[in-house]
Amino acid sequence: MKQETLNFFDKVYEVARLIPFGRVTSYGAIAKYLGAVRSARMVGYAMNGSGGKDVPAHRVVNRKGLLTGKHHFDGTNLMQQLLESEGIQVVDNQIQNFEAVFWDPGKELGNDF
DNA sequence: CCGGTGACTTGTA
DNA sequence: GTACAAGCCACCG
Repeated sequence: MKQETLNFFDKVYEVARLIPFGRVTSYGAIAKYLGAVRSARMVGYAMNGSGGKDVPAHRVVNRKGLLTGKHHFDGTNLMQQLLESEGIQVVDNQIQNFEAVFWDPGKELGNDF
């Protein structure tokens, strides 16, 4: 059985869905949780297919807390608006107090804890 | 089939 | 502290 790639994408969607309200995470954190820290790019690419799903891609940003993926959203400030709607302060595509809103699946979920 | 690209991260200088 | 390079793997033409 191949379909490992679909599994990877599916995993990314599941973790993204597990992100609590008012929290954000990074691609690397998800990748690490999946055991593919080197494939953080694929996580972002997976988000590309998150369209039409219940995956809050706006809660996923890069390690700098920068909304690198906002360009892939329909609007120009849609991603920022969504984050601000959750109580997250965003200025110039940069999440403020990023450490406070950061959510690490490998730590919070503690899959291998 | 092959080359280029990309919503990233880490390490070295 | 910033800047550049390498690694990763799926999708597109």
